[in-house]
Amino acid sequence: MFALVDCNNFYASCERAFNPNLQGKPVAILSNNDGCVISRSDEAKAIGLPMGAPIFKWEAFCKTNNIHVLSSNYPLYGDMSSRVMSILSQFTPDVELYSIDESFIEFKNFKTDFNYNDYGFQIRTRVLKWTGIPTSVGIAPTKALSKVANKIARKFPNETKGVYVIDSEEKRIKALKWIKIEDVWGIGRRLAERLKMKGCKTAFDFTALPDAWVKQNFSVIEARLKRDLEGIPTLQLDEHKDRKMIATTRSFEYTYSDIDNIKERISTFASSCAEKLRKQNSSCYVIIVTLRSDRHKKGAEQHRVSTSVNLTYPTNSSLIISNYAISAVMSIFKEGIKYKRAGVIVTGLVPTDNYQLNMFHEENPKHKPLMASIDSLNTKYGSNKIKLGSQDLQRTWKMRQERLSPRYTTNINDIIVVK
DNA sequence: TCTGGGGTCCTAGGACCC
DNA sequence: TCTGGGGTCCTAGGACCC
Repeated sequence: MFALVDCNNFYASCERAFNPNLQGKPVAILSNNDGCVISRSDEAKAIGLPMGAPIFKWEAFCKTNNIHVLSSNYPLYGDMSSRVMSILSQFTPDVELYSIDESFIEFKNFKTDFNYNDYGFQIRTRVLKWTGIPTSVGIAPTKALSKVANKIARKFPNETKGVYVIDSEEKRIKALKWIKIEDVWGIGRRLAERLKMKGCKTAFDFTALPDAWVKQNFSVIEARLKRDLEGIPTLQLDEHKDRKMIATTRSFEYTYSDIDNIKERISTFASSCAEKLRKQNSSCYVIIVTLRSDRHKKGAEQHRVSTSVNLTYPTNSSLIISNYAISAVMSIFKEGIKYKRAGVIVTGLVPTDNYQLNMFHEENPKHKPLMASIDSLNTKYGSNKIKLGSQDLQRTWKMRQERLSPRYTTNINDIIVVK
């Protein structure tokens, strides 16, 4: 059996865990730069604040409805996420961290008459008690079905108390007939549209389609999904997750038309990618740099480019990645464009301690100990204490974060005091 | 003024090999 | 009329997820 444990309204719930004033009240969390709404409490949803709403258009609405609007506080959410995940691993060793707020867990070799419903409640109760985060738990014989079960648990809190188990053929059929095709995990807008034209309205209709037809008209992904929904375990638990690609991309607070500011941003994004690489003990063979004008600015000349650099040896050195990224961005930069967004992506990742050596090229051996020193200094004294010369040393670039909550769990000065 | 950021997987088609 | 058969690798683009 598999379970999907999903944190309800995760970012909003994290804020509530440390600020009880927000309990029972409508709460909304904004994206980077205080751009648009990316998480809402149930109350905010009920009032009608939509997902993705640009806040500058909804400011008045939030004010009239007393919605508490907060900037996103990723250090807090990341930390809370790992707390939740470590609790889950107490229930079974087989945990797949699926996203910041969701995990699949597998119950291998559990007795056939095991009481999963009861176990689900234990999970839910412990997570809530130890972190303050409410969760929904869906349990079923396959991953795709556990997703469906999870939706049921979430949708009917009074009946399910947050836990739903699909453990019989009757329940499976009933669940599949209940869930709309567009709400099925793996069926997005495009596929839902095509399926509806075929008269497919629910997951049950989807499973009734012939295998061959599905494979031919869609792809193996949908064919696998279909089997999983039929109750035949096809999608496997994926516990080990080294990233295959790492990205740092940001919108700027203003637009920039000069290469100097953009070079600085690229250098910083490149260093951030390099840091993330070192954290997962990977090195990259490919660096991609992207640049983009403000897509919302009608009338302004638009420019959207990217270019990639292939390296002859893999690296995770900030110096090397930054240098290549800077010359790459200089080659695509166009004079006269107002740029609003840039990014660095590293891919072609290999384990740092195990890759094909090259007879003619290798990284300067001094970089490895240098990076290790930089990382340990930044860990000890706060990130960004040590930067590259090509980064901005005076002014620290800031996102707009006007409604940021304290770093309750990751900054010693922000720990709450109980009086 | 103001509209996020980070991922995965698959397919088709081109270019190449013998 | 009629022109083999079997591969690999790479890239761009599309679809999906949170």
